Amino acid sequence: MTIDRPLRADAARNRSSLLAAAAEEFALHGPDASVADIARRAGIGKGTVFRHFPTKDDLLAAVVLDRIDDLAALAQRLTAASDAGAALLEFMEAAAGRQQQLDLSFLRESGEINARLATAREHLFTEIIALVTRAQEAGAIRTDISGMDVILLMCAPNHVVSFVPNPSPDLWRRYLGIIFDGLRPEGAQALPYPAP
Amino acid sequence: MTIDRPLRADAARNRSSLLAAAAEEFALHGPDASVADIARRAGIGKGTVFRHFPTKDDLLAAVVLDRIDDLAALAQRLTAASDAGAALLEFMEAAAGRQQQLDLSFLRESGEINARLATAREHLFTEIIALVTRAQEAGAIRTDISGMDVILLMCAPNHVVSFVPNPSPDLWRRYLGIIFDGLRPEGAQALPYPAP
DNA sequence: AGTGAAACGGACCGCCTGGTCAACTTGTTA
DNA sequence: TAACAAGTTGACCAGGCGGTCCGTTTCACT
Repeated sequence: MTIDRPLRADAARNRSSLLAAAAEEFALHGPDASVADIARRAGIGKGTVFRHFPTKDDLLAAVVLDRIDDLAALAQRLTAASDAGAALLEFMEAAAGRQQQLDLSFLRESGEINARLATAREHLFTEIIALVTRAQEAGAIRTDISGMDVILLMCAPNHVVSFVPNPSPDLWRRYLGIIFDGLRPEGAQALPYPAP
Repeated sequence: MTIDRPLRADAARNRSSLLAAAAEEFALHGPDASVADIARRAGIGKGTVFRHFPTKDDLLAAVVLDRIDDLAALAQRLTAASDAGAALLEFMEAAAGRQQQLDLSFLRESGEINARLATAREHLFTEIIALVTRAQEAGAIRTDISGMDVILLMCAPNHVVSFVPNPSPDLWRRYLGIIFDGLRPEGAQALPYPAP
C-alpha cells in the first residue's frame, strides 16, 4: 500500500545514524533505554525519531530485525559445515556474542508488534532447527533436545553473566560451554519435562 | 542505636500484609512493580508503605532477604544428605522453584543497598559452596566448576522459561535438567574461560 | 474515659517517560 | 532560482513514578 519513494538524502543519513545509536543504547540499557538518549546519541531531535518510527517499539523491532536476519544468514551458512556438532556450537557462540551487544529478547510477544519481525523470527527458527537436527544425526547432540530448547538456551549465558559485577567480556563463553556440555549425549539423564 | 520497641498491633498487621503483597507484586512484575500497586494489593495507603520502608529498594530488600534466609537454611540442611550430588540438584530445584515466585536478582549490586542483605547473601554463598564441594568429592559434579558457577546457573532456568509465551509452571525443570547434566563429569569438555 | 503518641492515608511534589505538533529548515525538481 | 514537499526540531502534553507531608484516626496506657 505504501509507495516507498526514496528517502531524501538527509533523512537517509539520519535514519542510519538513528539505527546505530539505538543499537548502542539498547545494548547498554536494554529495552528501557530512553528515546531522548537515543536521539541525543544520534545527534538528532527527538521528534525526528518518531518521524522515522511511529513508536519506540517499532524502533526496537527494527534494530532487532537486523540481528535476526544476521543470525539467520549465519545459521544457513553453517548448515553446510562438515562437523554438524561444531557448527551448532559455533552458532550458539555467535548468538551469545551478538546478544552481548543487544539484549535479543526477540522471542517474547507471540502477539504481533511487527509482522515483518514475526516472519524473520520464524525463518531463524527453522534454520536453527535444521542445525540441531543435523547435529543430532551426527551424534553430537542428545536426541531428546528440540530446536526450541537450543533457541531458549542460547540466550542464557549472557543473562547469567549479567549478574556478576564487573564481568569479563568473554565470561559468557564459560557458561555456554557448560550448557553445551549439557546438550551432549554423554552422561545425559532423562529430562523431567517435555519440550515446549 | 534504634531501640526496637514492639510494633503497635495495627502496624504489625499492616507490615505483614505489606510484605506479602510486595512479594506477590514483585513476583508478577519484577523489581519494577509500582509501590502504588503494592499498597493497593495490601489494602493500605501508599504513605504507610514508606513509613515501614523508607525506600522502595528497602522493601524489595526485605522481601528478598526472606527468600535468601530460606534458601540458606535449606542448603545447610542438605549438606548433611547422604547423596551429595542429589542434594545439590535438590537445592538447585528449590532455588529455581523459589525464583519462580520472585525474581531473585539478589546477586546484583556488589555495592551496598543493605548491609543485612549483604551478609545474608554471603552466608548463602558459603553454604552453596559447601554443597558444591561435597558433590565434587562424591564425583557427582565435574571439578572445574566453582560455587559461583552454580549460584549463577541456578538462576538461568526461570529466565529461559520466561521467553516462552504461556510457559507450563514446571517447564523450568527441563532446563535445569539440561544445565545440571552440563555439570556432570561425563562428557565434560574443558571450559573456555575461568570462573569469575 | 481521657490523653498523647504512634500509625495511617491520600493529596501533593518533582521528575522522567513516550509521544505530539506547529513553526521552521532543507533537499529536490523543473 | 523559485517553490513546494519532505524533513527537522524542541517546546509541550498527559500519565506514571518514587517519595513527602500533614490532617486524621487508632491504639495503648493510666
